[in-house]
Amino acid sequence: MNENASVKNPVNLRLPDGSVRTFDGPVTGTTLASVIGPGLLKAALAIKVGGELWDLNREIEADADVSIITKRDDDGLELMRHDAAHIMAEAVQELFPGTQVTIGPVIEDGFFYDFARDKPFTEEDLEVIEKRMHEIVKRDENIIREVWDRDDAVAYFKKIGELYKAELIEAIPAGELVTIYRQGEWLDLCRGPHLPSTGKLGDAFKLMKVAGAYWRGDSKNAMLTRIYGTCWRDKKELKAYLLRLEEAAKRDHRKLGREMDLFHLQEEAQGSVFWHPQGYTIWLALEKYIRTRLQGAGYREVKTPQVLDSKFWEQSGHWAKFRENMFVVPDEVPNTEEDGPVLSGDAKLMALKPMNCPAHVQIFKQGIKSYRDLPIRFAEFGCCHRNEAHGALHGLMRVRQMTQDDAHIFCREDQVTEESVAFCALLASVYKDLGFPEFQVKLATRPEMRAGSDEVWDKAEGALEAALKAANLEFEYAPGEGAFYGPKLEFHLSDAIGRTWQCGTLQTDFVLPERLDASYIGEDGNKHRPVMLHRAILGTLERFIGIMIEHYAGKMPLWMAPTQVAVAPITSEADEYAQNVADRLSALGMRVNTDLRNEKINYKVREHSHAKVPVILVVGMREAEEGKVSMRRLGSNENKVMTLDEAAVQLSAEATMPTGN
RNA sequence: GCUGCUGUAGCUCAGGGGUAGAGCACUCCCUUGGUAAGGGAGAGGCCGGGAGUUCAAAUCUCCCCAGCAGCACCA
Repeated sequence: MNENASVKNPVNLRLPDGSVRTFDGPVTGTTLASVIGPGLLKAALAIKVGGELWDLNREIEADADVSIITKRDDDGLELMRHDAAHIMAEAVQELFPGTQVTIGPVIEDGFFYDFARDKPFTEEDLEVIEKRMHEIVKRDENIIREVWDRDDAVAYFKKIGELYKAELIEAIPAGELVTIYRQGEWLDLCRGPHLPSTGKLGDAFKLMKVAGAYWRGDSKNAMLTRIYGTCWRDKKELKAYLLRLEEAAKRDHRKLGREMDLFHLQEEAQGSVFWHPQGYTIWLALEKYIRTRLQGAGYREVKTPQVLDSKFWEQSGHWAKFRENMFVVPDEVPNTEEDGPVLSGDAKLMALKPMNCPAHVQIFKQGIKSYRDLPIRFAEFGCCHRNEAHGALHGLMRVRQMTQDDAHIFCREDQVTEESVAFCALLASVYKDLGFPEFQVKLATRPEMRAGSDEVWDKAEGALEAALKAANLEFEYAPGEGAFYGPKLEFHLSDAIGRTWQCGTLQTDFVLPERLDASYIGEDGNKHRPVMLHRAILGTLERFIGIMIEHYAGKMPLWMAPTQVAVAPITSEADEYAQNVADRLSALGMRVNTDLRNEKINYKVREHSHAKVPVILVVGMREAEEGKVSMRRLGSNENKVMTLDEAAVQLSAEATMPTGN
């Protein structure tokens, strides 16, 4: 051995407070923590070395800026969640030998782990697994990092029957080293880092649910069984989280839709909404609003056929790619005889439109368009049908019959950026009006299966990115997630429990105008292809209303509320006056409901509050004699007595639809 | 479509091999009451659908359907 190897260089570690600790050789985070104090040693989970998270027991050999990570740090909590996943895997393999492990990442609020097992886990198994996890925490097994040769690791995991793990390691380039973490008898391939021992996890975790998930996210692969868990710093945080989930469930639009009598769904028309008067009132208010905004932005509204010949969809490319999700209609008079099949099977096929673009192109193609006419913006509240997979349906969020606030902008190539910027601004303004100043933006780029040349895609993606930058919107890329005819911007909003849903979209398309042969006459007298921008702000009225119901927890802004005001007399002697109050407000265009039932005022207030009516006007003989009303706002228990005139002015002003200012 | 779970009155749910239960809602009566449940009476269900086991099925078994959670998909 080289003599010099034993000569140690001093290591200087600088702490966040600027102080420096010097050691006469390589040192671990554990040692550092113990030098600083026993309290910190106990709390320490990992160490950050030059911005990188390391295991506490890994030796630091060179000078570095360091900080000890405890569960107070977000990094610490993330480590705990990661370890919770490992500990769950250890528990599962102890309890259910023969189960293979795959991957187990940290997610928002928790973690999951995907297992391969002949018999999927059930909810009942969760209790047992969770109990075993607590035992593993109690055992306080040391978690040890080991560096293995990649090929050795593959061989090892194959030998013990962990074929998925072996496959994962095989994806790592040959000759590279891999890290293995060992806790007790159990070990797993992992990049790390990890807690120093299982005991550091604590007890603030809970297994939440089991679900299926495809290996590597591909439905052609085997289905694994995934167990989701949540993990927090302490019991108090865990409890708060569970409470938060409970509260969020109360805002579920499906529940509120029933409670507020807005809409319903039923088996005979799965995925298609029955809008009730109250719900359709919200719809009409929203539609009116968006129509006004579109008119102000130079759009012209059109209406196109519901059923179109399949040759259209063949031309557009949708038939090839989406036929299995289209409702096909044979163009045939059904057999009315008692016997024989109803349909012959050889009729010409038509289809309910799954989107509006080809129809809008047909309108564009009528007559000859000049470059001077562009841009042309056709808007349609287009009712579309898509035969979505059963498992995809979800209340108003994912339906089979949907109405898009769709529009197509036909423009010259040099107008694409300007139009895109204008669209982004319009969308941001609409979202703000509707109560969503914040939203997520994604730029979805070319998918594997696509139409059009790479050159065209370069142009299309470039235009969208330029628009985002010009509109000063932050965004992230969604590689490979574009439509088959072009890249798209996706504007996402979240529901009550944090699931995100795409609402608005902007798609540049150089392909469909070509396929459907749309052209305009340019300045040079020659035919040119217009660029088509597909765009929707709300996406579908169904989904957007669903999101709004959850966002507002049913307490819609006054201008959208199905019933804006309930007038409730205290005694039947005030009925006539109550009716006068209601008539006065109705004349101002407000949606008013009088409650003349033989019930106590407490009862009426309670009921209208539950129905989320924004304003209750209580009138008794006192008010009737003085021409006043007692106004009670939803969510407040204050009552303001004012004259009917004051109330009328105040409420009708407040019920005015926003206009983007 | 895939995996798991669920399906009993309008709603929320209990029950569980022997003729179906509660609360709220609904109808009627009493009550005219001042800001989140006044009192009484009544009506309401082939226990998601179909097949099977059994003397007997809402209950057990199988097959469908739908819903829920997640995955896959999302023009």
